Amino acid sequence: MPPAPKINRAGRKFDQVLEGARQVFMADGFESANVDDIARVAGVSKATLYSYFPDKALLFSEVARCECDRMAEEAMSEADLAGPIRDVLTFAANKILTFLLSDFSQQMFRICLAERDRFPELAREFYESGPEMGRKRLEEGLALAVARGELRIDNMSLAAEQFSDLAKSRLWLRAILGIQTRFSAEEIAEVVDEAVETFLARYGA
Amino acid sequence: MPPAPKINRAGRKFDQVLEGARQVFMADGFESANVDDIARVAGVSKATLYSYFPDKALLFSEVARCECDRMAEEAMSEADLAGPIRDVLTFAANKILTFLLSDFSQQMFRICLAERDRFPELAREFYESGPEMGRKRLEEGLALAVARGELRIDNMSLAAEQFSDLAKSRLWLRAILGIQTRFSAEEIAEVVDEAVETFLARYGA
DNA sequence: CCGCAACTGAACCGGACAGTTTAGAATTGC
DNA sequence: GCAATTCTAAACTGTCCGGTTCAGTTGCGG
Repeated sequence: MPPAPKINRAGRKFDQVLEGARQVFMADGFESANVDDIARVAGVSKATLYSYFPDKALLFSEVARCECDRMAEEAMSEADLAGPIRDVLTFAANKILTFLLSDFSQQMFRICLAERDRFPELAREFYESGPEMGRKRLEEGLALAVARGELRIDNMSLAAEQFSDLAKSRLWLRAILGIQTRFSAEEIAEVVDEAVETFLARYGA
Repeated sequence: MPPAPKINRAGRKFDQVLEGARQVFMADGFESANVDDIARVAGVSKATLYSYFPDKALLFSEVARCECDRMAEEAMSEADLAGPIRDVLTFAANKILTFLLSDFSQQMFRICLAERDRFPELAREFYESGPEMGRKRLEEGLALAVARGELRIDNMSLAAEQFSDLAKSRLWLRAILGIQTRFSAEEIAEVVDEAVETFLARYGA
């Protein structure tokens, strides 16, 4: 039978290892992360680490899976869908943009992209827990507004994608490439307002 | 005086080396690329390679710089700015999207992002030769249409960014994450048409 | 207080890889 | 056609790092 290399979760310091790995992997990615560093940060010996996880790759996968779950929770977090559609959209655009500019989101994207070929399922998990989850959530909100007669939308899924893309105009690309690291409230408000304006021009009833 | 490590361009096989390096770096990125591979692909001995370039990093920088220049040419390529604005925009959106989905563009983005910390100036060069150059070019076209009275635009630069972002809705993210690798003409046409529609709803005169 | 399982720390192995060296073969220029 | 320059092939060095080993320590249940 195949050896079925698995994770041994029993042991006092399992969580320490996972947390140390999370810190190091999120900071350095898979390739550049050093197992000795992980053990040191986790406050654990290398031998202990390897008694839990058969190799670096599986440790990374486990960490990445957990972080995708965290992201999914964030993406599904409740938003206020009542009130005039303009306010709801402004709030949503703000939330989307703020999240996309956060360190966590940026690091996740960079890591998933860098390890796309080594861990293809990670890229998919990222896509589904992040952008896809967010889009579905957004579609719900849009559907409500359509039902209330505030919006008119034929292609719901594409409309939702257009909205997120508008919401991150200019800033996201600059952030991910490290061109710009701090963003003023004014810059954000400008992009958000213009996104809402453009979206409503097209889909407002 | 500082050692000033420089590139020695004299020698029969300089171009071979550069071309081999281009192929390998564009396929593997900086970290994963192997200097022995580069020498082999270039059809040159390792010693020869190191007689031209002091180290791997400088060879990479040189290749990356050249590729950014290639990208800038593409971004500045002429487009037909005459005719009704809807046709011009449709053509532009098609061009933007097709380019952003190309292997070349995707690899450049992945590499610049992966090496963002090691080569910060590369990310900036990429941004300026690609997205920024494209935006400026697009702004020229939009300005013409505004002058002709076909569009009404306050915030020109943000409008241009919105247009490119709309043009890559849904597909670019799926492509870069490797979720989807082939795109039908229908998928592309749908995104393009909806991008034009949304843009015109907001900015059409 | 004993025994056992988990953990430690440090040394160690082996493979990968950037960069160097050298002895000699091929090209080129004159 | 000869000498200087350029290039080759392959072995070699030093370093980094994933993973293993092992002799010894710690701490907990009985």
